[in-house]
Formats: sequence, structure tokens, C-alpha cells
Amino acid sequence: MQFSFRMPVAVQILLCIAKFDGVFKTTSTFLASSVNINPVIIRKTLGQLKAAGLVEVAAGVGGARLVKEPCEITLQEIFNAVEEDEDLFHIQENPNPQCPVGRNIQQVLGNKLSVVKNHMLNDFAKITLADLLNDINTAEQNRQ
Amino acid sequence: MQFSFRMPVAVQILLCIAKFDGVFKTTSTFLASSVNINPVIIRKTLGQLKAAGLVEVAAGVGGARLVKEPCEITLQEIFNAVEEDEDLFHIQENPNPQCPVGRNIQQVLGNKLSVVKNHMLNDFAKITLADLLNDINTAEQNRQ
DNA sequence: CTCATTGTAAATCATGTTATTACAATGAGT
DNA sequence: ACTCATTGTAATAACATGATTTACAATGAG
Repeated sequence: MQFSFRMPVAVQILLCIAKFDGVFKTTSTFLASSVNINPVIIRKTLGQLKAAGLVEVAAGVGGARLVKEPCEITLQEIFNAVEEDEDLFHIQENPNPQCPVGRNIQQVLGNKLSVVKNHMLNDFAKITLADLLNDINTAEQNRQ
Repeated sequence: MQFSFRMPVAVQILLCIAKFDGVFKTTSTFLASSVNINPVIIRKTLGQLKAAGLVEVAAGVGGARLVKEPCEITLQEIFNAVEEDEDLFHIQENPNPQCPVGRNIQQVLGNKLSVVKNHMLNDFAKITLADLLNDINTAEQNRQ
């Protein structure tokens, strides 16, 4: 069990936009070939990132660009842009109300798990697009 | 996108076993009625918890009991017992190797996310079955 | 006006989770 | 030794969700 493609795809999109800014026009088709995924998914994800105020997309002419600096874009923003705001775990909705465990499990376990999720979001908030861009560049240098 | 039932179900099973120890025989059918889920899933989950050394199950006669004290059983153990050991996020397996972002994304993003996952597991390690049992009991008292 | 591109809907495919049925194996109680 | 409720497990079906694909109207620079 793991989270879907969505956040990693969004990260890769943003990295490409940052990396190829001014070099290539970052159309959905161009981005799709980097991620190796269908262009429609890129366009959908780009729409979510636009709604979150992270990118601008040029309808008609094509291409996308960052609205904020890479050092100002965190993984938390990206995560929130593409994932629903919901609990980390799916807790059974209809436990037995006759059972003292069943009738309290949602609240009790939910409380604990929401703290864990907040920690995770805080971790995400500490990671910026600039960090990742930097790691990419370092990895590229080590290639030679 | 969220994690499945599995861990919450396992937690509820263990809480019931702890709570009803010596009062009721905790068979898969009994536990299934608290969680309101199919008994086969209970048996499967119980098998995973047994393999993890958290419970003993009496084949034939029926019923399960904890092998360790509730204060010694952490959410991390329960999580590991029922979930695969895999990355938090699904990162595209076949990115474009021609693209400097595509050919490094797995390593770069994977590194960052594995740190986050470890934090999450550490958080789980700090939550014990005894904590949850305590919260359940408090909630029950506040009912009256 | 043209044309590459975006935005979006709809249909399909793939995968994973949960539910259900079925039945051999178990083992305490008689 | 027999009984019987129960476990362990396999196999299958039902369902939900994510990802893919096709299609096409809307966009807007040139």
C-alpha cells in the first residue's frame, strides 16, 4: 500500500519546468516524455498546480512557468495541490456501536494518526523544489 | 489517496483481544462483529500478527491472546506486520533516461521521501496499544 | 484565420482491496 | 475415537480507484 503517482509526477513536472525554463517550451507533450506518462495526466496535474498558485499555464500557445521561486515551493504545497485533504488511513466507518472498542476506535486512533500526518506534512514543508533541483544537478555532475 | 483498512483493523483486533481477555473468547467471528468486517479478513490479519510475534491463536479450539503486554506493542510493529515494506510513494519506474530530471528523479526524490517515511515509522513507534486502550477507557468513562 | 496546444469529459483498462464461499486441518471436550 | 466449533487457506467475485486513451471544443499568439 502506497501513495499514487500523483505527487511524484507533480514534482517531476515542476523540476522540468524549472530546469528547462527559457531553453524549451514546456508543453504537456514535452513534460509527458520526461515522465513517460500520458499528456492528459500532465495537463490535469498542471491544472491542479495552477489552482494551487504554483504555475502559470499558457492556454492556446502552450507551455508552463513557475509563479514562485524554486526555493519558495515546498513539497507540502505540491502534496496538498494534488492530494485530497483526508486522513492518512482508512478507518472502518461502521464499527459495532455495541462494542466499547468499536464505538471509540475512530476517534481514538484518528486522533493519534492525525498527529502523525501533521508531522509528515511538516517534513514535506522542509523540502523545497530548490533542494531537489540541487540534488539533480549534483547527480548530473557525478555522472561525468 | 490513503492507506487501506489493514492497519486500523489490526489495531482494533488487538484492542479487542486486550479488552476482552478472560471475559469473552476472542474468535474471528467475535472480532469480526466488533470491526464489522468479514471473519476471513480477521483470520488473515490475525495470521500476520501471529507471524510478527504479537499474538497467539488457538487453532481448533479458537480464540487469540496477546503475547506481549499492551505497553510493549507499538503501532510500528502493527504497521510492519500488516503492510509491505515499500516506499511511501509510487515513483514512476520508467522515466525518460534522456532527460536529466527523468534519469535522477527516482534517486533524488526517493532519498527525501525515505527520510519522511522513517519519521513516520518513528512516530508509530511512540504509540503503544496501552496508550490506545487508555484512550478508549477514558472515552468510555466520559460516556456516562 | 490558422494551428499547435490546453482544458475537459468520457470510456476503457489495469490493479489492488475487500467480500464471500468453500473446505481441509486442528484440537479441546466428551 | 468421535464430535464440532474454529482456524488456516485457497479461489473467486465484487468493487473501488488509479492510470490510459480517445476525442473535441476553447484558447490565443502569429
